[in-house]
Amino acid sequence: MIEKNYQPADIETRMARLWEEAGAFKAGRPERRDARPFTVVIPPPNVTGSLHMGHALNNTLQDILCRFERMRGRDVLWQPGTDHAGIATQMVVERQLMERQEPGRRDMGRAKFLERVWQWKAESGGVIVNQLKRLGASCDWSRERFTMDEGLSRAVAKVFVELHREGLIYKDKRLVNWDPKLLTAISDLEVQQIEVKGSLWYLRYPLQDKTFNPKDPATFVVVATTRPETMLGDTAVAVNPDDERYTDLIGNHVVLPLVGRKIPIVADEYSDPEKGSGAVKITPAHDFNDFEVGRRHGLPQISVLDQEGCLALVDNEDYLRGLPEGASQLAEELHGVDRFAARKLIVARLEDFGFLERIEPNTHMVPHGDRSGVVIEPYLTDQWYVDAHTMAQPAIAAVRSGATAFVPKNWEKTYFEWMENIQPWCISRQLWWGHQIPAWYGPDGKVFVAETEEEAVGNALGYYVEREVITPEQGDEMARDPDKREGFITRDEDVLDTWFSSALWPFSTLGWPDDETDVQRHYPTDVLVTGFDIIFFWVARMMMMGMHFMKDVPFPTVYIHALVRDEKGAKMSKSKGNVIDPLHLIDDYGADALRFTLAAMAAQGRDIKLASQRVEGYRNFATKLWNACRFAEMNGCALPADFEATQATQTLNRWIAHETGRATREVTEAIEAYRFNDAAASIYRFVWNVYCDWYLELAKPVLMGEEGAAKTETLAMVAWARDEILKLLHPFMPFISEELWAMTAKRDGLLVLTEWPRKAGGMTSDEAVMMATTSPNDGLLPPVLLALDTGDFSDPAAEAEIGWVVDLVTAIRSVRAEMNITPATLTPLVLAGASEETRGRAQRWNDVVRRMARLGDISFADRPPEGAVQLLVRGEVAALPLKGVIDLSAEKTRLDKELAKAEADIKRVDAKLGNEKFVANAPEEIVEEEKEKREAAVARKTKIIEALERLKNAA
RNA sequence: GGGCGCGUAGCUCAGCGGGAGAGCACCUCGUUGACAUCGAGGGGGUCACAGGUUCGAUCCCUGUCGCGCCCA
Repeated sequence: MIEKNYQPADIETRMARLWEEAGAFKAGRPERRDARPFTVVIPPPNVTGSLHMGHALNNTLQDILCRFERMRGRDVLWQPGTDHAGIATQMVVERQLMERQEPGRRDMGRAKFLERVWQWKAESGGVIVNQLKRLGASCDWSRERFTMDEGLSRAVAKVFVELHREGLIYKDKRLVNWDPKLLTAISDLEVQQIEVKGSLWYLRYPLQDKTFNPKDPATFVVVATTRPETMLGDTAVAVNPDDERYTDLIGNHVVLPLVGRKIPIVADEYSDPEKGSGAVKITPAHDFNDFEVGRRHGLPQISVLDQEGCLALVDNEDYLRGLPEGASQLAEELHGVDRFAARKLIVARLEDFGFLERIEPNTHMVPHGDRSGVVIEPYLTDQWYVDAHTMAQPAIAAVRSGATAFVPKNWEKTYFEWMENIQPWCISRQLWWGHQIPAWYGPDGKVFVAETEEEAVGNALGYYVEREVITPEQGDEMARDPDKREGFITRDEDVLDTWFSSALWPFSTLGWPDDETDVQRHYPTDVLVTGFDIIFFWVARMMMMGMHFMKDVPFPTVYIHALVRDEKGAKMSKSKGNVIDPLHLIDDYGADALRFTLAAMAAQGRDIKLASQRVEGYRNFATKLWNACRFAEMNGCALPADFEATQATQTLNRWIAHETGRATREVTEAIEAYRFNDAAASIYRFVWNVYCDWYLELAKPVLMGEEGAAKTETLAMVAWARDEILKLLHPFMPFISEELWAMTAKRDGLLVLTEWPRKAGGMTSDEAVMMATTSPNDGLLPPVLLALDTGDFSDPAAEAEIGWVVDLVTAIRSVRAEMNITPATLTPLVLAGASEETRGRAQRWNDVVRRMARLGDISFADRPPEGAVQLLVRGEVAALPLKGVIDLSAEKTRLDKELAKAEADIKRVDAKLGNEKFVANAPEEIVEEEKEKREAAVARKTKIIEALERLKNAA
C-alpha cells in the first residue's frame, strides 16, 4: 500500500542500495556485451571538494543522458573518479598540520609529507563521491579512478617522455607567473586579473650628459610606472619611435635614480605615446611586456626580488654589476624588504631627491593567484613548458571540421579564440603533491627524461661512463645502490600541473597505456558535459592530448552548460557567502526535486539563477505523481501481461495513448538535442496537466462503475500510462520513479534497466530512412511500413472527442466562476442544435461532464432556452438555463466582450487577406490557416449575435 | 580595447518570422470518491528603445541605453 505522503530521504537510501546490489550501473553487463557502448567521463571533482551547485547541475545532466541511453539499451559506461588537485590538496593538508600543531611540510620532509597526504586522501578524500551518489549519479563506481593512481601515473609519465622526445615538452628560462605565497609557478589560466585602485608614479630619470635639475625638464626624462619598486631592475627606457618629443633622445642614456646604473633610451612600438608621459621604464625581469622589449633590444634582465617577493640586492651580481661606489649601501638598506614596503621606501627616497614628479590615481588590472589570492609576480625562472601552439593545431582542426562540436555552438568561437592565441603552457609546479616530473639531472645539469628511474639512471650512467666522468665500476655501483648515486644524479623536484593529468582523463581512465581493450571499445567517448569555465583548463587540453596520443578526438560532442548563480545572479562563492548547498536542498526536498529543478532550468546559453522555491515546486510535482500512483493502486489498476495499448478501443484510452505518444516523442527528442529544460517541461505537463488533471478525472466514472470490458481496459490503461510516465521520468527523477515502479506492480526487473518507451508517431523520417537503408532486408520494406511497425498511437478522432469534453467542461467552469454560481448549485445543460457527433459525445460523456462541470441533467434542443447563458464550444452552442440566477446585464457585458474579440479577429485576418502581397508571398499553408481562422471567427460572431438577440428577448 | 551573452507578466525564466507562454507570487471560490505539497476560476506584458529588411518582426539586421561574463 502506498502511503499518503512521499518521503524522499527514505526512498533515496533504499533505491541507491537496490541499484548498487543489482550492479545496475556497471558497464559491460553480460546481456549488453553486444550493445553499442555509450561512454561519458565525469569531469573529475577535486578530491578536496564537496558537492556544490555546479557539480549538482553537471552531474544531473550527465546522469540524465546516461540513464536515458541505458534505458535505450546502450552499454553505458559513466566513468567516475577524482582529481588530485595539487595545490588545493597540499594546502588542505598543510592547514591540517598547522591546526594540529604538528611540524610543517618542510620540517617533515617530502616523503613523510606525501605519506600524510595519502593518509588524508584515504580518510577524507571520498566525501564528494558519496555526495554524488546521493544525487543519484549512475556512474560505474566499481571503476572509480584517481589521477594519482598507478595506472594514471604511468600514463602521465609516458606522455611526458614522448612529448619531450618529440620536442613538444621543453625546459626554458622565461618569465612565469610566480605565486610568492605558495612559492610556485602557475599557468596563465590560474591567474586572475583584478581591478585595483592604485597610482601612476611619474619619475624623473636624469639624462646622462646633463646636470640633473628637477626644475629643468631638459635634464631628465619622465617615465610613468605603476610599480616604482621594480625600478631597481630597470635596464632601459623605451619611447615610441614615432613620438617626436623623444626622437632626439633615442640612443642616449639616462642614469637610474638612486642606483646610478646607466641605461639606454630605446625606441620601441610598445611604448604608447598616449599613456603617461609616453616614456616607459623597462624592467625585463619583472614584467611580461618589458621582457619582450628586452629581448628585442638585447637588454640585460635584472631580477631584484626573491621567491617571496622581497628585495634581494645583497650578493645580487646582476644587480650590482657596473654600479658606482656606494651603491651597495642602498642594497643593504633595502635588502629583504617586502615588495609593498619597498614601494613606499623607494617612492619616499625618490621624492627626497627630486626624482618624483607627481602621483596620479590609477585604476588598473593586477594579476592575482586564483588559489592564494596574492599579487602574482612575473619572475624569471627555469620551468617546463608544453609547446601548446603546435599541439593546438590538430585540436583546432578537429573542431573546424566538425569532428568535435560544441553545444551550444557559440562556444566554438571562444575555443578558437583561445587556441589560436595560445601561449606555451607552463606545466611545472614547485609543489610536492602531484606527479613528480620524470627528469633526472647529472652533475653537469644534463637532463635525462625517462618513464622510470631505472631507465633514466641507466641512461645517465652510461652517458657519464662513456665520457669518462665516472668509471664503469662506479657506474655499476651507482646503478645498484641509490644511496651511492645521491648527489650525482638527482631527480627534478617539481611536479606537474594538475591539469596535465586531467588532460589524459578520457583515455588514461580506460586503462591506457597498459591495456587498450577498453580504449578500443569506449574511445572516443560519446559526449563531454562540462561548464564553460573549464573550456581552456580542461576541454582544450583533452583535445590536444587526445588528438596527439589517440589520433582521434576524445568526444564528438561537448555540451557546455551554464553556471549556477544565486537568486540575484551573482556567482556563488565561499568568500561571498552566497552559496546554496545542494545537500541542504536534497535534505529539504529530495534529490529528485533538485535534479528536476536543475534540468528544468538548464536552458542552453543562459545561466541558472537558482531560487529554492523552484525546488519546492518540483517536490510538489513528485508528490502529485506519488498520489496519482496511489490512486491507481486504490482502484486496482494493473497491467495484464498481454496488454497492447495500441489495441485499446475506448476513446478515452486511445486518447491517453495518443498523448503518451506525444509526450514520449517530445521528451526523447529534447534529450537527444540536449534540450533538458524542454524535456523536463514536457514530462511535467504530461504528468500533471494531462494524466492527472484529465485522464484520471475522466476515467473515474468508468473505474467506479460497473464491471465490463470498458472498465477492464481502463484499469489496464491507467497502469500502462503510469508505467510509461515512470519510464519517461526516470532519467530526471530516478529515486521516486524506481520506488513507484517497485510498489505498483510485480516487476521482472528494475526500472533503471527497463526499456525506454518507443517514440509513438513512428520514427522521424530520417530514422525511418536510415533504418530502411541499413536494415538487412534492405529494399524489401518501404520506410513507411517500418515506421508503422514501431507502434503509432496517433489518433486524431480520440483527440477531437476528448478535446470537446475538455473544452466543454472548461467553458462551463469558467462561466460558473464568473457568474459566482456556488459549486453546490447543479445547473442543467442544454446543447442547442447539436450535431449527431455532439449528441453521441454528450451521451457517452454524460456522467463525467455532469460531475466535472457540476451539472444537473444534459438535454438537447433546437435552440437555446430564453435567458440562458450561451457558450460556444467547438462551434456549437452549449446553454446553461440560468434565468433568475444570472444577472442579465452582466451576461450581456460578457457577450459584448466576446463579440468585440471576434470582430477584432476578423478585422485582423481581413487586413492580412486583403493584402495582395501577403496572399502572393506567404506560404500557402499560412494563407490557408488565416482563411480558416476567419471562417471560425465569423461563425463565432454569428452565434454571439444570436445569443445577444435571445438575451434581449428574455429581458 | 576585443569577444560572448542578456534585457518578455510582480519574481524566476521558456519561446520565436505568421493569433504573447510556464512556474511561483497575487485575487476569488472550494473538505465532490489519489493529492490542501491539492482542485476550479481569474487579473496581469506598447516582448528595453530607435531605425532597417519583410506581405508580416517579440523573433532577423543595424544603432542606442542598461546589465552580466570572458580575454587583453
